[in-house]
Amino acid sequence: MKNGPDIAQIAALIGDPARANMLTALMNGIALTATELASEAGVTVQTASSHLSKLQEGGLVAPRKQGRHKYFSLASDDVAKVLEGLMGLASGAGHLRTRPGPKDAALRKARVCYNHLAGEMGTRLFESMITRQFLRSNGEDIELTVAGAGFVRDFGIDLDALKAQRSALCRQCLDWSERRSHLAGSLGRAMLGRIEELGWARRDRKTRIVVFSPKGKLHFDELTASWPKRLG
Amino acid sequence: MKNGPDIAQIAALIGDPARANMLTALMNGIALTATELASEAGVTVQTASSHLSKLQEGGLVAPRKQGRHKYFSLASDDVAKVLEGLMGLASGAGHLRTRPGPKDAALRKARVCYNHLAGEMGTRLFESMITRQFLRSNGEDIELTVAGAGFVRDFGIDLDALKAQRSALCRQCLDWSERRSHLAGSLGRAMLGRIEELGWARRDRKTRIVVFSPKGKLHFDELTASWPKRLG
DNA sequence: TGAATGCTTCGATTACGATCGAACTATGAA
DNA sequence: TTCATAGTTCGATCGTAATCGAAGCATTCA
Repeated sequence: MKNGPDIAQIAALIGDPARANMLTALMNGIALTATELASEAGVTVQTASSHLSKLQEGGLVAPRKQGRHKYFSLASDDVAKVLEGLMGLASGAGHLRTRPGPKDAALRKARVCYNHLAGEMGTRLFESMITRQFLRSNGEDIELTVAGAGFVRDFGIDLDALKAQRSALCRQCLDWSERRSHLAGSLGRAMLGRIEELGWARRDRKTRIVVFSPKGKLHFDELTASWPKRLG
Repeated sequence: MKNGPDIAQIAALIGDPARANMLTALMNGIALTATELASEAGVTVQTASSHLSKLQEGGLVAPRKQGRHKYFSLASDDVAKVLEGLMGLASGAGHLRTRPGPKDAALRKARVCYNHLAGEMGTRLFESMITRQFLRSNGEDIELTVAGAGFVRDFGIDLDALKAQRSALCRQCLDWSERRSHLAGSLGRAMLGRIEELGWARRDRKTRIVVFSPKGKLHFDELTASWPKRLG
């Protein structure tokens, strides 16, 4: 008699105003932190935390821990599709919200993320290394290819020393402002260190901004070009 | 700050277990009465009535009053699509339920609905008249075409007398067992009267069953054939 | 190490809504 | 008319879940 399909559970999950606000905030595909989502929903972080764990439990959002931050995004396209449909039923009042980001343009350009390069230039480096097959990504894990090892060594990094460490070599890190991945892990730290060592850039300890010199910027552009000189 | 999209309201509507059961019961496209939906949801009729008015208010279901019955169906395909999506998110556990109907096979075959023909034969007559463009349906209203007027007069009905009455000539009636429309209104009543008059069938006042004679059945089949003899 | 930040857990409060009994209306049947 | 059935409205009860303050972890930064 009571062979209930659990559609009610999922719908009830979406049915709370706070959670619905969070989900709609995630509809543009950008990952948001728990605190940001709390502000989107207009509730305290405690309440938001409770909601987010329920949404996660229900398979509607997927978390991605990033140091002391926790980024949430919609779990799948199917979730987005259902939300879109619900918006349609709610008579097409599909509001979109403001998207946050660092206030300072310099921070957005290049900054230190813990100890590696982040911001626009950080994601550019990462994506360049993916495009040129120096890094291979399978799901969440990242591994350095043979070609990538050569690239890193050519850049002047002691890869063997890094590998000897117990911490992970490569890790992807969800970028704060770009909302895309950049390179973290011990290799990411080493890359930034080498960039400083070469005098391409210096980091402002106070503001976390990474300031590239004009010459360093040129070198970096060349380093991250999709087709480096020797090939083109 | 609080520009809430009303997706939460809709989702909360679906999010109640009782209402979700009702909606899933309606997913097969068959209209159900309030009492049937109450039993589907496992609640009393009072509770069901409250739920149904909310669902109607939210635009998820559409009612259709039929004498002392009130049939509900999903308001649109969009609603069904969203429900389908939610079922998908709820890990594909899309249970379907039993569909009710009159217990007696004879009742299902042909019966009196107030004073016109209902059941399988009633819907067949109606659909035949639609197919042959004797009736034209615009939304809820039904009108008799010129060709239809000829068909009705040929059948031996005094159409002018019917038109003189103040009650509606043509009306569609949601069939109890077939869950599709059949012809009601004064024309529907006249059609059944003529069928009895011709000796094709007689109505059992006790059980509401309409019993066709073998010869009457043949005549009726011919009457409702998509391509009557003179055309084929 | 200690200070600051991001997030979680716990506990108590509070408010909303689902539920049903009882009474009422409407339609159909006898 | 009277009875039966379908559905609605009202009122009271009761549970559950959303909310936030306070305290507790975890992580980063100096």
